Amino acid sequence: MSASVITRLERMGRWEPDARGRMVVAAMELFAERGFDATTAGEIAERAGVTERTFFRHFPDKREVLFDSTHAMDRLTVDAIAAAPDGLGPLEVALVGMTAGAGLLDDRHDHAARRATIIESEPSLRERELLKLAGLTEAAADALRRRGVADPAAGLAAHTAVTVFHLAFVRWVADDAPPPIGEVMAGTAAALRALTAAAPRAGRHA
Amino acid sequence: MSASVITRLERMGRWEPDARGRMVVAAMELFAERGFDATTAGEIAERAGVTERTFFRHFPDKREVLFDSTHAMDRLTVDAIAAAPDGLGPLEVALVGMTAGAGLLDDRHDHAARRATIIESEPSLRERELLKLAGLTEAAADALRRRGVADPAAGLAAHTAVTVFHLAFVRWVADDAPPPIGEVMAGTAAALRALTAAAPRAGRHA
DNA sequence: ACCGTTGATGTCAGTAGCTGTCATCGACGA
DNA sequence: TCGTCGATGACAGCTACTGACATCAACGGT
Repeated sequence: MSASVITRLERMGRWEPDARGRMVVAAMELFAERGFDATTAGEIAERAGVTERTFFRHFPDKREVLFDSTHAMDRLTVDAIAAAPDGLGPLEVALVGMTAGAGLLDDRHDHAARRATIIESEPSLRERELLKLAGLTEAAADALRRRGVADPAAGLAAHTAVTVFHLAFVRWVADDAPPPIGEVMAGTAAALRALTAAAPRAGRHA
Repeated sequence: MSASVITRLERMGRWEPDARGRMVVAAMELFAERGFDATTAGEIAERAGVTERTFFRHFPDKREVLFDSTHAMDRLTVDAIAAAPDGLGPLEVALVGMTAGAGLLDDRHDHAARRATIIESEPSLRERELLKLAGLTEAAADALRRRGVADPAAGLAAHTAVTVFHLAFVRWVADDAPPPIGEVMAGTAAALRALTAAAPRAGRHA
């Protein structure tokens, strides 16, 4: 049942390599075929050629198998915030960082779209996605603080940048022939500036 | 084991009334005493004088017992957005609505603080809280659209207002003698405006 | 050539979250 | 008086997840 083209040559240990990657692929397939709830952890493991116990050694829960790649974006975003040029405001820095992180997606629009479809189908998966975005927000805020940005500006800028990413992502992922996600984010950010600039009518109180 | 002051007079059915409320109270107590993970649904039910099955008839899962009151805030926020005066910008309307909804908390700072402590202690509870905030965001965005606000402004304004509430709430709930949460939100909103207004240096592109 | 350690996995038993199904029985309306 | 309804209890069952222990290729030192 399992295609093992690599059986002798690439083998280093007792088992086929990249069990983790196989589980990620198997999970995406099964979730797409039957839905998240109708797929058991044991079935994912079976298709990947391992046992259920091994699945839970690699992923703390069944949902997490869909979020294995989020760490890369977190890291890239934080690094880009640290490396951003001086002279930018906190929000600009946060947006530069998030745009860099989001750039990872440009190569994988198809995969992102399939993944997004699965996530939207199940509230518990949306929940996990929101937790990941919150983690990203906290990481970005910390990176800003390390640049000397004080609170509440750091938290506010991080939240805003992640919101811009989130809303831009939704539009980008639904587009069949999308521009670079950075462009969508730039447009979203511009709309945000227009929003906050509007209507501070008259005095600044009440 | 169960205090039943009301045994004859208020009884309408076969059982003590307000099983739901008793379960909410029992859950908060047990979570505070032993922690969320160390408390089973059966134990909550037992302290409330019902069976585990009844617990899951009232709450779709164990976490939800802590979020039974969020619906009231959603509703108040949406209503306030609908009732906001004309002539305000989308963000102002969203903030007015969120401020009204958040006002529910002013009476219950103590309870909110205890609840927040529990929620912070468990990632799965933070996760659920984020989902509730996302639901609130969507409800607010819909209310704005019903007022004629177009996208992406509606989504952006709703997200921003909820973010302001969220960050203000964290500060408010940690304060021992807090001002009305609306004041904290106003300060947070002002900081946000300062952030987005800053540094659109020179031209408006790249 | 031998051997102890290490790391990823398999095996198995157990807990707890959650669900479907059917029985019970007070309230309520005809 | 009776039939329906609504909230609950009782019970069986599945799946997510965990702890404990065994296995065995690779690897490094002797």
